[in-house]
Amino acid sequence: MPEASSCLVTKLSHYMPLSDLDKERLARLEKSERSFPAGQEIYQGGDENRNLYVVKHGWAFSYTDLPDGRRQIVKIHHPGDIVGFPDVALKHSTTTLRTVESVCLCPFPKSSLDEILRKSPRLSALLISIALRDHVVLIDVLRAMGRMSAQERISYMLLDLLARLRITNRSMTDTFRLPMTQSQIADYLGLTNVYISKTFLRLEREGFIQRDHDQVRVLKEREMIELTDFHDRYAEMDTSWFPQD
Amino acid sequence: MPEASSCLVTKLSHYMPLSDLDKERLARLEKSERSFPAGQEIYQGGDENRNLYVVKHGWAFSYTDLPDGRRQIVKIHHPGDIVGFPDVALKHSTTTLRTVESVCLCPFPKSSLDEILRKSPRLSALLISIALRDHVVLIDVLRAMGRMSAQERISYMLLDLLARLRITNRSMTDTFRLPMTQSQIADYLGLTNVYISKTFLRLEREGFIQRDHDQVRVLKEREMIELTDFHDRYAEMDTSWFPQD
DNA sequence: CGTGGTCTTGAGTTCCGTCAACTAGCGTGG
DNA sequence: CCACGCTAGTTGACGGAACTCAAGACCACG
Repeated sequence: MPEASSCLVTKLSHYMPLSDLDKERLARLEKSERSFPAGQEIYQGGDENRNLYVVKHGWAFSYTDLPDGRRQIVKIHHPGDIVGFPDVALKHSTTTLRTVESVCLCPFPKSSLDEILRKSPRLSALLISIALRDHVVLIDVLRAMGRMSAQERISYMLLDLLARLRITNRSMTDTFRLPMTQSQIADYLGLTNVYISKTFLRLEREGFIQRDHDQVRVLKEREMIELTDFHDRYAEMDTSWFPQD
Repeated sequence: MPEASSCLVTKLSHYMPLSDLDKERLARLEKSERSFPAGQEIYQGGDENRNLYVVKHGWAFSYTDLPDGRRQIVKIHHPGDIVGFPDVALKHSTTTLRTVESVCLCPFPKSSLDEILRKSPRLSALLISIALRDHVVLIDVLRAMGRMSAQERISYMLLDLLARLRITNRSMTDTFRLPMTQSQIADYLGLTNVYISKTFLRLEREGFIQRDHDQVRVLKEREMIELTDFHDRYAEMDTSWFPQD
């Protein structure tokens, strides 16, 4: 019983037209699904690396802790994302996966990926491109962490979320839901919850954003792009080199 | 006129035995070579993304600048590394490549990579694994930048370099050559040259390291591994899923 | 023997962290 | 329905790690 369209198919279709066969292969990844409540850990760093996951709905994130408890969130996962790709080359997971809110995930074994890699060169090229794109995005995050102030980092994060969410929701303009707590945002940006709070208030006071509960509205997108030298890595990719199946 | 063994072949052989055909394919990547003096830019961020490069000898690094000049070095390249992999999914380069010292590079077109991807599944799996491994390493760097003190960051960097250099130089113990300036190290670790200097002196004073010109000796590797919760991502990879050609 | 780049040193500053108290919202249960 | 407890967010005082600026030392090299 295939749904009208999965988030994964929507997201991938944004970059290239998918054949029915491709869609069928992707649907197989979403065959089984499981729901989890908010704040649940799905797997832990060091666990044997069995499954990957497609996010069906809800937000989640991957993080690592230092032994003394300092935490770094390394990736925020949205519906349509594939979770765990960077770890497939390793025997054990390097990060812990945790839900932000109520989440539905589709686990699938590594071997399903193998099958796609062997049988569908064009779809493989797309999946690899997305993994590489995520690598480039991580480089952008690294730049933000290494060289940007708190205000710039938050601005960068909001712009990045906007760009990502626009891929699956074309009608979205300047407002979106940010279900993460300020402590989680702090762990993502390498700051503290207290300083996140103060910087959000400052951004609001200076007219960059508005907030209402978990809704965020970006008012000065242009200025914030300028401020952070932001580049949208999501809108387009180079598919010109993709093989024809 | 193939050399006895290239760095690239040495590095890849560490993870799986290479067939003569594989070695021949890799040798093709190193067919043409060019030398560059220290401090030279090879390509710039935004340039059209034509070639990849194999590093033959010498160190180089990739970086991005903010418009006001703040710099973040995102990857240090050693002999045997392939430079530019994360960018293949994009039309334009996202980073600038610069030599640390006198360097010899082998440029090769994207299309050579295509050929390997199409014709050699096993070698493809290895190259993809290395790209994913580099992604995991970047996550480690992100954690260091987000959550570690200057002392911990430098320790992490030294351990990472040790682990990487040991792959190609099995006889290496605790001493290696670090040709980067302290300003470059600062741009890599998200600090300033002044603070790098002070922190290096402190590490020396506290008996963690010794320095002599550009030679660094790591004296308390065990403690530094503990301090930074360091994981060697280079020593082994999961090759169990690789296809047999 | 000058010259330019790298490293070191010190004084003063700042951004962000720590700690702790307080407020607001929300679900639970008596 | 209100007391309660819990979590998230805000606020303020204070502290400290890392930055800035500037001067000086130490090379390597022409």
